[in-house]
Formats: sequence, structure tokens, C-alpha cells
Amino acid sequence: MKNADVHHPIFDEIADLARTLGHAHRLVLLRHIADGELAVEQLTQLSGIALANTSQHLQHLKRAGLVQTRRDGKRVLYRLADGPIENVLTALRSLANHRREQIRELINDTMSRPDRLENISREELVRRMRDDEIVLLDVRPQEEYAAGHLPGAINIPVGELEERLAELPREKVIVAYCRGVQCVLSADALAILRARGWASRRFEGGFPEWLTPSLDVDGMDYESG
Amino acid sequence: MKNADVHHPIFDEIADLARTLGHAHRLVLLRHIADGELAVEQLTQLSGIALANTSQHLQHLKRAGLVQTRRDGKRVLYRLADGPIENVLTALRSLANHRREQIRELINDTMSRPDRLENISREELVRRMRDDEIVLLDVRPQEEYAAGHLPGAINIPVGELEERLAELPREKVIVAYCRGVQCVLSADALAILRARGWASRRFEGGFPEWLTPSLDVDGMDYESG
DNA sequence: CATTCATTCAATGTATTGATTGATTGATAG
DNA sequence: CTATCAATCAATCAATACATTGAATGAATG
Repeated sequence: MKNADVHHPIFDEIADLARTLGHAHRLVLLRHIADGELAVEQLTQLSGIALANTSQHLQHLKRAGLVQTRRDGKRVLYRLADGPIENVLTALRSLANHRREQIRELINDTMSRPDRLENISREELVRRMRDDEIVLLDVRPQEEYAAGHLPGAINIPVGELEERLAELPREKVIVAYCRGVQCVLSADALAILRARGWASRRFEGGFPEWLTPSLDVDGMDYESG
Repeated sequence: MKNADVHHPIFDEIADLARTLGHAHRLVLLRHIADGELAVEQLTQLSGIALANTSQHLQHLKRAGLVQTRRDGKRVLYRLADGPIENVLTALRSLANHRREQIRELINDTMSRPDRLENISREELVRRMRDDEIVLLDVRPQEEYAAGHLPGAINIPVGELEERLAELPREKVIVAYCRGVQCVLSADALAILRARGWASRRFEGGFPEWLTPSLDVDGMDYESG
């Protein structure tokens, strides 16, 4: 027996639908439209999306059968199509909230035991990097990063951190590091990150500790083999 | 008052989630995983998706928090994460079904009055093209199409129609045309399209009628202005 | 500790998607 | 008929997403 039923075109149709919902602008537009019929320009004002762009997203929604239109003089009014559209939006929203809460718990775990757990050991670092639970953040100046850094680390100097927070994934724990124990860059970074709600920790030893594996590790050979 | 609350990051998070569901492969994988823990290779066999590709999609799902993993010997087992995931899938599926039914009604409308409505008038054609309800299909050979065709028409010669059906949108009525009343190409096309479940009609006059506006039109001037 | 198996990573090419700009269409008012 | 306003189209560019390939990792087995 082949697995023919699995390639059923319904999966493509559902995927198309989901992709249509896969853009914040379209979700915003849908939400407004759900409150009642609106013209394109009203929607641009409510949403702050540029006119032509709004029009394109609206037509995407129309193609997908999620909204319908009618003309009223010069204006084109958009309304929600019938069908269980709001169910889908509600379900998505509640799933997103569920995830948010889980992340919040993670943050609280970390923050309720502030200093004991602020530092992360090398073993935990390696393990959780492998399991993709954390993101390594190198907060040293760009030149130092270029000269060498921990594998997988992304580089955002502390000075630029505030404005580049968008580059960090919301659902992971951020582990910041800098030049080592005596360096305060990563501590500053933690302050910023925690103020903005990220779960964050510190790899205290920084780049130097990474280069000297024998300090607190038992039998792993990195460069000696 | 600004519309700041509208740019709430929750919209981005929901959009990310929706995009994750926006690919047929991931939906297929999710469906299988929902039946119980499965290893990557089992999933490749059930789904027919290439190994590395399966792995990538699975990791996409994991990043999005929809599945979780554990190791069992050499294998990595994927299971559904908790949270209202199945609600979302159910809601999406029922919305997709709703749309399917609407399309089916449309088809039945067309097919139950076969000959009366098989032909589409020029006015109806123009109006429904404008409202984006139909897709114009030119089934003549590629050279004739290149020499001139109706605005917006796509060209698929009848001979290639079977294998290129995927290029046609499922949710619109297909209007086929060819060289004119005495030409049977578009009639053949209709047979193929209807057998595959498309709502389809025929612009009987074909390309020639389009070029001679005065035949059955009242006051529109096309090339006489 | 070399081999094998399951999975993941990394790199590449290609296709899609989205934002932006300026031109165009459709409907109304003067 | 022309001017004006609302909306859409068309074209372009940058960014992203996917599939595919071959290499690399991690765990078990002999």
C-alpha cells in the first residue's frame, strides 16, 4: 500500500491558507476587518501600512477567500468572508499565548534564582547549545569578535544592543559573554535583556575560558588530539 | 492617540506560527507525529519526503515549539508538544473544507445547467475578469498565443493541459477559448477540466470575437477612439 | 577504537515573497 | 469632458524560504 492518501491536495490547500495568515500585516488587517466593513484607505490609517502595500495584502486575503469586497462609490469596502475564519484566528492566538506563558515560566525560573544561576557552566553551555535551547551572544566590539569567538555566537556590541534586540529569538535563553570575569560588558547586556523580558544568563569566563579547556573540564580534548 | 497597540509583537508571533504551518510537508509530518512518537527515518518513509529535507522541516517545527524531541539510542524521536496545537489544525482544516464546499457548489451551479451556461458572453467575461473571479485560458498553440491573445490570458495548449493542471488556481472558474466557434480545442479543454473537478466555461467566439467588438456589444469603443 | 547507522549541518542554486515606486484604472463631481 | 480621489497594477529590488547535495556529528556495535 502506497502512502498516496498522504499527498492529498487538501494539505496544500491548508498550507496555502496558513501562509496567508503568516504575515503580521495581514493579521492586523483581518482583525480590523473583523470589526466591520472598511475601505482600503481607512485600513491604511488604522494599520499604518503603506497604501499600495495594504491593497496587495488585502488582495492576497481575497484570493485566499478570507475577505470579500463590494464597491461603494469610489471606495472598495472589505468585509470578512463567511466560514469559520475567526475560529482559526482564535485557535492560533491561544496557541501563541500558550507558548508565551511557557516562555514566561522559563524566564521566571531564571530570574527567581538570580545570582546562583546567572552564570552558566561550560558543560551546561555546550549541552544546551547542542539542544538548541540557547543563543550565544558575543557583546564585545566587532573587531574582537572577528578575531575569534565561540562557535555559533552572534555578535552585537553592548552599545548597539538596545536597537538590535529584534535580532534575538524570543523563545530562547540568551547567554551573553565578553572578555572574561573582570569584564562588565556581559553584565550590562544582561541588565538590558532582562529589562526587556528575555531569559538571559552569562558565560562568565568569556572568550578566554573557552580557549583554555583544562581549567574546569575533566577529560575532553579540544586541541590536544 | 497612535495606533501603537496594533503593532503588538503578538501579531508577529502568530504570523510565525502560521507560516510554520504554511507548508504541506510540515502539515503531513505533524499529522503523523500526532499519532504518536516517531523517528526521523520512519517519518521519511511515511511521508515520502527526502531525509535531509524531513529533518529540516522537523527542526522548523521544533523551533516553532510545535514538536519536541528525545533521543532513543541512535534515533531521535519526535512527538507533539503540548498546547492547543490540534485545535489549530482542526480549525484550519475545517476552514479549508468550508472553502472546498463553496467551490463545489460553484461547480455544480455550472455543471447542472451544462449547455445554457457553458458559453460565457463577452460582457460577463469582462465583468468577472475585472472582479478577479475567473481565469482566462488560451488553449491554442504557443505561436498563435504569441501573435496575440486576450488580456490576462494564460497559455496552455490542449495537448499539455493534463500535465500542467497545477498551474491553474483551484478556486476560480476557468474560461477557455481558442480560435472561434468552429474550433474544438476549447471544448476538449472543458472536458479535461471538468473531469478534474474545475469549474469551467467557454468563450465561444475565441480570439476572433475579441478582435471584433461591434458584433454583440452596445457602446464600448475599443480601437475606434 | 574503527565501523556503521541515524540524524544533522553547511553550502548552493532557485523560487517565492514582500516593500516600494510610479503609472493606470474606475468612479464621481464640477 | 476634465479634474480628482480611491484603489489597483506593473516593475523592480531585497529578503526569505525550499530542495538538494555532500560532509560532519553522535551513539551504538563489534
